[in-house]
Amino acid sequence: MGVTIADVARAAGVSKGAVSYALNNRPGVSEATRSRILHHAHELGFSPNVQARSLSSSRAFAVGLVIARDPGLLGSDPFFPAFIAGLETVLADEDVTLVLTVATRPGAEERAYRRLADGGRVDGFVLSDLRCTDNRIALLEETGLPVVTLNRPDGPSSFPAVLVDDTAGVRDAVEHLIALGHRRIGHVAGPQDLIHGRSRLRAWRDTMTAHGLEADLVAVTDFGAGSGVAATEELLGRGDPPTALVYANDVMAIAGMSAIAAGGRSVPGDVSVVGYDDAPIAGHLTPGLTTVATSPMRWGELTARVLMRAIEHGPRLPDVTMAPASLVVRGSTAPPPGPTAHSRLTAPSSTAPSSSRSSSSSRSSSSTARE
Amino acid sequence: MGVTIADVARAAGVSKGAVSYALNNRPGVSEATRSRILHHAHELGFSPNVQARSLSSSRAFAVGLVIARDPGLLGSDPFFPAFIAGLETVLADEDVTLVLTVATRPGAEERAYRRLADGGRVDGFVLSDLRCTDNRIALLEETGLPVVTLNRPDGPSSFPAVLVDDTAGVRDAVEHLIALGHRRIGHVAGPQDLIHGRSRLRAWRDTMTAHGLEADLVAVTDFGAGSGVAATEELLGRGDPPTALVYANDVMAIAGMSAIAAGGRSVPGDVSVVGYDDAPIAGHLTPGLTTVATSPMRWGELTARVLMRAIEHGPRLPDVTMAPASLVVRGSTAPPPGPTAHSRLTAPSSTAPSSSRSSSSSRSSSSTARE
DNA sequence: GTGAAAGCGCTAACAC
DNA sequence: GTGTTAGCGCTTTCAC
Repeated sequence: MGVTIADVARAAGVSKGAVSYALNNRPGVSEATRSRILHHAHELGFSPNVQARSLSSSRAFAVGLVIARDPGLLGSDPFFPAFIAGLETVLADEDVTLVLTVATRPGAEERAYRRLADGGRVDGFVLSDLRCTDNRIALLEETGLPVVTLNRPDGPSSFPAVLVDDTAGVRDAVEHLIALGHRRIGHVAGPQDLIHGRSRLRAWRDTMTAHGLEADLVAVTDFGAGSGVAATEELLGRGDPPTALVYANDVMAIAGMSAIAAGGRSVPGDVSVVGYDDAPIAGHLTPGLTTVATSPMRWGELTARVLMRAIEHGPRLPDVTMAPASLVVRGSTAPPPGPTAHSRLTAPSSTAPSSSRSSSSSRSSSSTARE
Repeated sequence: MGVTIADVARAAGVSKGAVSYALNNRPGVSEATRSRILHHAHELGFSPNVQARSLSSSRAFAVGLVIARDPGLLGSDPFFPAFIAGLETVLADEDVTLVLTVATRPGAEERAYRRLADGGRVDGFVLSDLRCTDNRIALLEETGLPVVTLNRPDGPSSFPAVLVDDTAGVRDAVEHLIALGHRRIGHVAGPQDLIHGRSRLRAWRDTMTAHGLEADLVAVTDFGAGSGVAATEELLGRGDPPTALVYANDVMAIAGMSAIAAGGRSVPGDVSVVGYDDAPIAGHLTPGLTTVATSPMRWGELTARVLMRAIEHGPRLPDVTMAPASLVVRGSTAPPPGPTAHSRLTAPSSTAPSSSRSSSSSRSSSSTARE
């Protein structure tokens, strides 16, 4: 606060308008005047007042992100911090600010969107955690503001989406297990009102079915550690229990591994485990957690880039597709125990005992594995 | 955007000024006029344009939070999401927005503070992750904006702080272990340039010393899972190894438990483990992780409340103290193995089993468990 | 108690 | 090309 455009204008001996043009690299001033103005601006330590710019240009120079999740679940999800960091790398360069709302109380989410939109506080939104038949789409379309969605909604949406195919990661995971010789592969699914909870379940089921395996070992959870444990116990307690479990996130997988061990079974000796997220801790457990790695930070970057483009050049943009989520094989997956063990011999040679790692790695040679 | 104060004024047959007074519950209009105005405002779906309010009142109706951390570490820290959710409950009521910046690139942090302050984008800051001799204090004092710090900086600061005594939690943890009979208690410390990394180390050392135990088993880390594992292995590999480890956060404790098990030792049979944070997953592992619970959400609430008060009534406010962090005893702590077992009898009586914990759960029958 | 009017700091349309 | 000027929507001082 303090030095205004008028001060700069006076110092440079020009009008306010000229200063505005100069500062925004816009035609309307000669090169000579421009650099003189810039010099004085710098000299005086001028920094534009966003409120004023906003008011006259009716831009907020801010974008909104509303997160509606239980704080406990949020706290164990490695996604958002990295995603936000990714957004930030782009936004900071554009001098755009991120307005974050964490909505916990009922109704707070919708209020948050309205408040930000109606008050003119943001120029656009990032829409994450898409839900099945998500009513926020209509809500946001009503505001007329540009929006970018994380993955494509299942209903109609006029907003561009930044897509990550999580299907591929889950499919690779299941096929990796099949290649190891597993036949009884369970899935600890996320909430089915979230499209990514649903798509991961579908990917698991489709892959199982495609390989002629029965997709009966599934338990639906809320993504929390507690229900991950409960689901693990429930699935392992069934008649013909799984020899491998694919979890919809790492938190449940980690809690699940612990529950499996507590039940007297070993990972991966008796039960193989695959997570989803590649949380920072995943590689530091023993055994390391085989999991599906997404790139939340790059997702954030790309999302911000698309959103900025939508804000500047109109909201109707094509979808952008990111590299698919990829399987990271670590120690928590191995051939199934005992009787089934021989099947590994018949498995395609490419399915080496894992322990690979590398950045992305490990295509699991899917299709071929059959006995 | 759309309906302005002028529209409301016209509808109600009054001047813009009157509408402004009415909307802000301020003297200057009669009750009758006020309610008529409010009625029309509501009718028209009026929602004030923040930019305009900001410009004329030179308030941003926003507060800033700048987080400078490696996204990987951030992603495994349950603190921020809950803390932010807590902030939000208060801010939303006041119609104040949270501007979040995650600074990853070098220099980005300072730039972020300056950008938000100089541009008039925020009315105040929350300062977290305080560092030893934190230069942000001076930086922010320069801006003249109100600030609330999370815990008291080690250097001079004119800002009010919201205090949580993490010392008490660590002390309780150590005394809980001592009461169980442990003598060789190690500490896997956080970064020593963070005041909370340092204060937890100090609390551990002071408690050890106070009980006449040697505080030699310490390893300093970066709070990451990887270095938690390394520190665990290093400490357990020493000549006279620890029978218990107190970790500066839960992520390291969880990774540490896994490393201990991988090394052929059992938790808590051979080594007891205590974490810090009470991450959502902590209670769902087997054994459950004994840990120190803070209340990040309430911390956020209180911080927001103090900050709002500072913004509205001047920045020089007294510190506010929260309930101290408290120990949550679960299954990961037990008496030390074999030969040392008798030692508990000689332990000072003052070190009661401390299975405190209020609301929830799981006093692990500590004191009684003996063979 | 009420209304008129002067800005807040900037942008952008318009004359020069 | 350059400078002047009228707002953006609201708050707030000042007459009435």
